[in-house]
Amino acid sequence: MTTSIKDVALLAGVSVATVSRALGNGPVSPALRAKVEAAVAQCGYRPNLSARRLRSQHTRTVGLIVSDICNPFFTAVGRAVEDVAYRAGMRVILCNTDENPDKEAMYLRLMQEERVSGVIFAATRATADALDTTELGFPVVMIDRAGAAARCDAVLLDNRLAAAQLVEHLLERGYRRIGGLFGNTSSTGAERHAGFAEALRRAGLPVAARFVAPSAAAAQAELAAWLQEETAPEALVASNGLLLLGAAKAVRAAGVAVPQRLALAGFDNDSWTELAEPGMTVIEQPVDEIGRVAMEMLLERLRQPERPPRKVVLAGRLVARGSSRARA
Amino acid sequence: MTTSIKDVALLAGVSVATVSRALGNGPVSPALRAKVEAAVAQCGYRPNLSARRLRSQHTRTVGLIVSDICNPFFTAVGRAVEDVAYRAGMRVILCNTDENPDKEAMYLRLMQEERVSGVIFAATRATADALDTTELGFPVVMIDRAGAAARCDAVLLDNRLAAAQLVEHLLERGYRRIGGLFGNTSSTGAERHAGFAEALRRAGLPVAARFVAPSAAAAQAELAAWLQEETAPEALVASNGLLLLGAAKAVRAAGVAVPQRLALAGFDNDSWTELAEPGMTVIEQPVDEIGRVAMEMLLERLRQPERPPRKVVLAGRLVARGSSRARA
DNA sequence: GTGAAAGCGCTAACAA
DNA sequence: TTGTTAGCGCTTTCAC
Repeated sequence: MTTSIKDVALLAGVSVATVSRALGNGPVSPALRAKVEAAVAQCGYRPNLSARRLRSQHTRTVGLIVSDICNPFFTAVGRAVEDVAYRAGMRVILCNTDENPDKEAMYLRLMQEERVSGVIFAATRATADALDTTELGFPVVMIDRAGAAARCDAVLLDNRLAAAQLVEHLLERGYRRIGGLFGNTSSTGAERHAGFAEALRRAGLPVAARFVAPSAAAAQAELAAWLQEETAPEALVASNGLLLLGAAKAVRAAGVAVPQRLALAGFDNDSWTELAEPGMTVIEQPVDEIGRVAMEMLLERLRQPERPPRKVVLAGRLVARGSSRARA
Repeated sequence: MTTSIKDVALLAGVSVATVSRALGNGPVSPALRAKVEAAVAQCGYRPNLSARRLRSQHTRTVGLIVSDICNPFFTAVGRAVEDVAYRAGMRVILCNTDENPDKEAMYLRLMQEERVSGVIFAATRATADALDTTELGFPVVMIDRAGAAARCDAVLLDNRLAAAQLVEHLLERGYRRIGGLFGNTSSTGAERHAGFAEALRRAGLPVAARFVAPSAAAAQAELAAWLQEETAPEALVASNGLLLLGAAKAVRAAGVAVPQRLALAGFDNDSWTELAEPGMTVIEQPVDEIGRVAMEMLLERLRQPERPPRKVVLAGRLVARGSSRARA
């Protein structure tokens, strides 16, 4: 039995309504407010958020649903989201789906049960395409990946452009047989593949792409096998930080010289990419901005529910390092 | 206005009590249970968790309070915690303190307001020493760091031993002027420093240790300066993954040869440590086990509130790599 | 096995 | 400005 607002009221000699108002920012005379504060301090009162949320019908809580909390991209985005949310007096619930559509559905249901104010969602391709966000009962801002038909707010990277940039960079440096490794669950992977393929076609070059599960281990295994084949590429684009990590591990394990026998380039300027030898050429995503803008868009939407949906497309930045050094 | 248990009851032609029982696992006849399920499906009913928690007086929620969600150590621990929690039908709220005692206090208060069942907490040294966990109203399991006087459950690494192991490894490989970089906010840093110092003293060697803010940037700056001094060490121990990362960056920026001019060793087998050139020698922590055991201990404590507090001390594993190759 | 009714702790009308 | 009162949606006695 913890102390409730009633105990505080009794102790302060006022009504519960006055306590409630003093704790929120209702109109209360300074004298009573002081009394209430003293009583609160004396009995160590803590408001019950469940009761408050139930009664007030708003939770001041947003959900952040991502596919992999161990991916530095998402942790960085998460921090930015939390930052903005916190400043706006909102709490954030972090949910991890492992790129599993069942878990996504489960968490979406949970968010409904929590009666969250809104959700920021990095969905798998399957869910992004199928999801009807209007049925959920709360606004959704998609990040990183957006469904083809998604009629909701989103903040995205210009993935096609970024992937094309990577290819053009490799072409400039003299590489021709360029392969690609893409995640098979996200629309991000699909879009990056599209940009990759376009750029190669423009150059009149063949498109050699492979799709793998979005983990370093899967990428490592795939590339290890690929390197054994006759079609092994002389440069490789990996469609996210985890895949690039896997590729780097495969290359290291096979003793392949980078970039002499295989040049490497990918996405996400994770800290290891700078430290690896040679350093990895990557597209850096504006992670902070993605998180910040997503949360701000959600706040906007909460304020104006009828505003037309908006997509914000951010550009990546090419960071050229030794792994794509010009060909001798 | 969302649909409530009343609507379901009306639609199913039963009382709200029956709906509640059917949704939980109370005793309900199969016939009525089927009716209820049909009604739930028909009107898309979702129970309101705030109401449920308020009424039932238990939240099935635990808080996980860590100092830095971007640190791979904590994300890995977090996943393990969530895994066990989820299997036990519990939710976890993740809180990020930035090693800031004010934020820690704030989140602790928030956990009280949420009426969480319990908390898993990686506290700063200041908080770990001062905190009276009996006053909180919920059980706490400390991880990674435990207060000197903390009379509560904890799961820890044997930090002194691990740090000493690192020192002995470096001694064996022929290094003598061994420096150390330790975090200045965590008891972990302090314990690792103790083990480090002991091992050096046993060997009759001087102890050169520096304490820095627990970020890669701080470590990088500190080591960059240190390398300029006459007292620059010939081998360096960094007390966690972030500090080691900073050290590696400083070394890279200064063009210092590893391990010829400076050998490197540290904590946390983060993925980059394997990929860096040379690979980093580290103490690998059993991250999964730390998270799993912590959550299991919390569950135990919830079942038996009066059980005497227990500390579980886990051992680290030395992973030797090129950064501490034997001296020529 | 089922329903009626009480009430968890709080906020928001409405009166005063 | 302050107090009284009525619920928010649910679970849990307590009767039947």
